[in-house]
Amino acid sequence: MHQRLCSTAALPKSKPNPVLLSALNPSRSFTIEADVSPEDYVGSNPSSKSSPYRTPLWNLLHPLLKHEPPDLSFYAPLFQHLTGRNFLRIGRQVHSHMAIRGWEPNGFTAAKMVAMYASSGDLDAAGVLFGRIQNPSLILYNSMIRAYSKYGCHQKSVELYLRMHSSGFQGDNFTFPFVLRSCADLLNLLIGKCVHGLSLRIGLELDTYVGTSLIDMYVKCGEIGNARKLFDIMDVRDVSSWNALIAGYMRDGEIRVAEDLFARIPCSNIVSWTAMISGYTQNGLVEQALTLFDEMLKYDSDVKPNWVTIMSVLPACAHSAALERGRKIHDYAASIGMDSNPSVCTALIAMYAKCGSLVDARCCFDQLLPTHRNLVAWNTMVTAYASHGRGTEAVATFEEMIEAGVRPDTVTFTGLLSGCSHSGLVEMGLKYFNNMKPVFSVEPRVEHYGCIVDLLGRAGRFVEAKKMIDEMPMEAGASIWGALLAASKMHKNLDTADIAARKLFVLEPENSGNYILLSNMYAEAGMWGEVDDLRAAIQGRGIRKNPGCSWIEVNGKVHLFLGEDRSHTESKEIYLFLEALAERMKAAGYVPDTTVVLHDVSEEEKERNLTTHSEKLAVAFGLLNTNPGVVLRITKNLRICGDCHTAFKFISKIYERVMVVRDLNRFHQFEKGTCSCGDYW
DNA sequence: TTAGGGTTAG
Repeated sequence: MHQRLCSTAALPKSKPNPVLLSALNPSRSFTIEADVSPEDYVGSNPSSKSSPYRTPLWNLLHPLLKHEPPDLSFYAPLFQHLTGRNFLRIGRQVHSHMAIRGWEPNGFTAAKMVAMYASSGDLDAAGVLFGRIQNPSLILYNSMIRAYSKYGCHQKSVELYLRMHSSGFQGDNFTFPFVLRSCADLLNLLIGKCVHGLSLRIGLELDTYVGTSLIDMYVKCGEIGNARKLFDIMDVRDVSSWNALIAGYMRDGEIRVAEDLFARIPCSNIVSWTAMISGYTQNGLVEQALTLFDEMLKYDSDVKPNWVTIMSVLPACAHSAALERGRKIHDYAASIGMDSNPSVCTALIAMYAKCGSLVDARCCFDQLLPTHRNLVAWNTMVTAYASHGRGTEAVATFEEMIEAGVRPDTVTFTGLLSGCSHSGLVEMGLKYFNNMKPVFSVEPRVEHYGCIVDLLGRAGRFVEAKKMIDEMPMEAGASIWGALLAASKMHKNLDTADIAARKLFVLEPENSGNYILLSNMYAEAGMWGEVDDLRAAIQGRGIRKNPGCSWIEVNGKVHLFLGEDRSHTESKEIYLFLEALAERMKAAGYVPDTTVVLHDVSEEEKERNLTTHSEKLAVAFGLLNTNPGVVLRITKNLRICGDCHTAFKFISKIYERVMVVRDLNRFHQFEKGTCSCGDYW
């Protein structure tokens, strides 16, 4: 609320200070208005019910209210009380009040002003004022370094630390944690080690805060060994020290060590649990993440999930496409009032999109207040549409975002361009790509070139795609050649496929998918000699085939199927069902596409091979175990095969079912005999 | 003062 405290228009005017006003651009308003509630400066007196209690801030503002002419000494304690974002507006106005009367802050007042602006995140104002101070104290350096570190200006934080050091200050137990956090973010191991050396020299290496910050710095710079050494010699360890190390082991894939530490931690807190959950999620250990989350809810203690925990567990549902689990976590978040948190909301959008429910994703996006729709939220929504092949909606969302005044970044364009690519919006995609730098000041990166190669390749414009690869300013990596290979497969362009695949065999020799893709193309062309050569190469290099698998969630339980899998308890029913299904589909006009089969075997054998693809087993299980009308959501770890794609279109028509298939690259929604990708994939 | 974090192409 706006509370009018005083109209300075009634006060005698003195000459404004144009330097400060122009440098800092504080509000020129003569009226002090605060965004704070009255309780912030007039509270309730605990000992008296009748008279309002004067808080320290109220007492400090009193001269302004009474129009008493203040002198310079009046301002310093006031600035000291106006720390934090809530008071930024009123702080600026008090600054204005002072400047307009021509008061030059002395060193003490200036220091308080720097601290005020720094604490509220107005780093420009803090920086300008700081620069005007002749000999900043260590405390003032700490305030500035902390502000730069806290608000993400890590380079400036480190630079200021170096300046402080060269002016003769060694730093203290407050300096080091801030600067180390910045070193960690910048992955600047060199400065980080210098800080370590310095802290060691002045006996602060094993200080709880400094030690923990050092552990974190080493962890983030990839030196887990050094982090462990420090942890082991620390006499007094904070729960944060344990948490930093746990996160480090999780980051390095040393899951077992992290689990061991987690089991031994004397007093774990919510951060410890969240570090474990997010560690599991980031390592693809979805079941462990969800199990630990459930265990935490049952755990009878003060450890309760907070917004970071919710945000960390949701990607586990997204990863495994466990829609019902995700919905339950959404319900839980809502029950504790956390679903309105913008970051949680963004994680929910991503979860629903990745679990195949674009409707729910959009619903969460719409529930976000317009002022809470930040860059990441917009990016998530654009990407959601893109991955579902809804290019037109991705473009519309992008335009809405621009309209809302949010500046796009590199991720936005990755989503937007891939959306255009999947929907065949070739000219639109090229237009946005060409506008990236001149209109939006975003430098195209390799992933954007990848999208454009994909876009041109899918459209069959191979000459332009190849030209783009030749002319791009960076070396073409596996993603670029991978896009070209996939497009070559789609258009049966064996010459280009050969070029792309040979590059990939060098760039990622272990990736079995490239060999198989080229091999399939040879098989399709009946070039069995080349197929044999490739098979020999795969065997000779000891490359292991990535087995295709599909899974489906039925009644909250995930059922996984490999190709030719007979391990499921309902296998017998599934195979019988598939046999009957093949006949029904054939009667409806389905012709098995045996060209996708690698082996040089009889047609009958090829057909049988097709019938047992993992996605067909999953869909059969789904049809057998759900009621009519239920949407079947299937996920596959590789790209859906061409024959299954055709078969699913028939199944959607015969059984009047909607089926959403998430494959390695995108979503396919099968409905009434067609697929949302328009067979353009 | 330190620790856990949502969006990224083929």
